Amino acid sequence: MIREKLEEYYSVVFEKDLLDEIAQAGTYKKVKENELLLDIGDKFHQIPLILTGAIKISRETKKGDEIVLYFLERGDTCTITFGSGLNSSKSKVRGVAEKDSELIFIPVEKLEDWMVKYKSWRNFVIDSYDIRLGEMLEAIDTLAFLKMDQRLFKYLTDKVQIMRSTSLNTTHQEIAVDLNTSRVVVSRLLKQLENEGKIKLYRNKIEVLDF
Amino acid sequence: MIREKLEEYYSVVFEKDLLDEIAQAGTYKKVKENELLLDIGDKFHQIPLILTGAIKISRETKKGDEIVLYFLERGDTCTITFGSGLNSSKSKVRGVAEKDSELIFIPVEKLEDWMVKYKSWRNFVIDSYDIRLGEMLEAIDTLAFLKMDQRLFKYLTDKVQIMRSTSLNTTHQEIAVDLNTSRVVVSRLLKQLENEGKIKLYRNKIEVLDF
DNA sequence: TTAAATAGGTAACATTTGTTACACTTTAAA
DNA sequence: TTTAAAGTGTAACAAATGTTACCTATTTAA
Repeated sequence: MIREKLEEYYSVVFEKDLLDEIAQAGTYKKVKENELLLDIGDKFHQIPLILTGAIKISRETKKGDEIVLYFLERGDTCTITFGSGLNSSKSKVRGVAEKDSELIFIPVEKLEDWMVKYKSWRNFVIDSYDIRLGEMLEAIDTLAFLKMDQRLFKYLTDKVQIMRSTSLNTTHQEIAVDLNTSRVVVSRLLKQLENEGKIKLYRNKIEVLDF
Repeated sequence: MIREKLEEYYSVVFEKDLLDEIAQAGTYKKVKENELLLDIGDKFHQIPLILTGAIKISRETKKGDEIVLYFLERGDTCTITFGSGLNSSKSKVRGVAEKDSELIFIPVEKLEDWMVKYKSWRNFVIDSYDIRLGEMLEAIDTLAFLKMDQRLFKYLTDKVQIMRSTSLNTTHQEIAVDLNTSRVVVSRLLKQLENEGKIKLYRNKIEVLDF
């Protein structure tokens, strides 16, 4: 069953032998919306490959301040640390299912083996890091250069892409947490976006019109 | 000569055979303070290993807004993209020598070879990515959670570490560019830090007292 | 079915950050 | 040596963001 799922989503990425090994060593798992996959400080013994769904990656300080970094989708891998040698292999980010998702978990011991054996795995690992770094840079740009109204609109349009729907079921409070601001500020700016004709507001729901 | 330098700085990190290969394939280079090593959008055919000195890594938008991400030191590698396969291998960041530095440049073709051949190289690459991601996360935390006065003080203390000196030769204008704010704001907050007894201000110079 | 909790709207105000303007001093260039 | 440029200090004001308070509507739980 894992083998079929892998065939469906990763046959372009990995060579046949590697697909077999992943199917053999990996564990298939379904997770529900809002399920916590990985918290900050957790040691992970397995790394996830995403088959379907979406994972929200966020960062939190000891004080409880929080901010969303980016979303992961099919073809992405969730971890940010493969933890070779020196590394403590503790997660520096949190991953929560943004919608119901399917994953395959791979034991970390395999990662190093496959690096030697499979060129496609080496590429996948390096590409994953590069993509992750790119997303972090985008997060940095957003924080450093955008005003809150632009950050808010970017958040909404990003979420439309990830959720594959222009209708987002979310509250102002949730958005405020994700952007590390206050509910009042979010409500204010959302109303402004609505007046500009970019979105339409409902209770527990936002329609994104212009994206 | 390269071999000796490598021996001095990297003998703990790399196995002997790999040191030989690096010495053989690499090019030694000295760069002066403020020299541009790598600009955004540049394709790079070589990646640098830092022997001595410090490199300032920053990000700039098309509009010219700029922000410093972190500093690199001995033992670090400067690149953020090894560019395997799909990747365009164009730099997403800028690297400028923060002081006179010594580097060894390695042709990118070797990176993949050594990934297969040397465990210490695999560890180095993965560790480099992890460290880079860690630094990006720190940059994100700084931007997301700190006020400008705290960001400014962090910038100063970070720079004290990197420069190995509590006396920084810099202008308010330079700092303003690095933090993507205005000179007036920097002057205001620096004066405030001086009044709190944390720093002492001179023309073209800042003494950091409390770090 | 009533009470409590959640979601959202908005005003008033505080704080932080950004902008403009101008003064003064020091350094570099003509 | 005079002039110009660069570096810094500071006031006054503008804009963006954060906070408190209170209102209404809707949903959930007792």
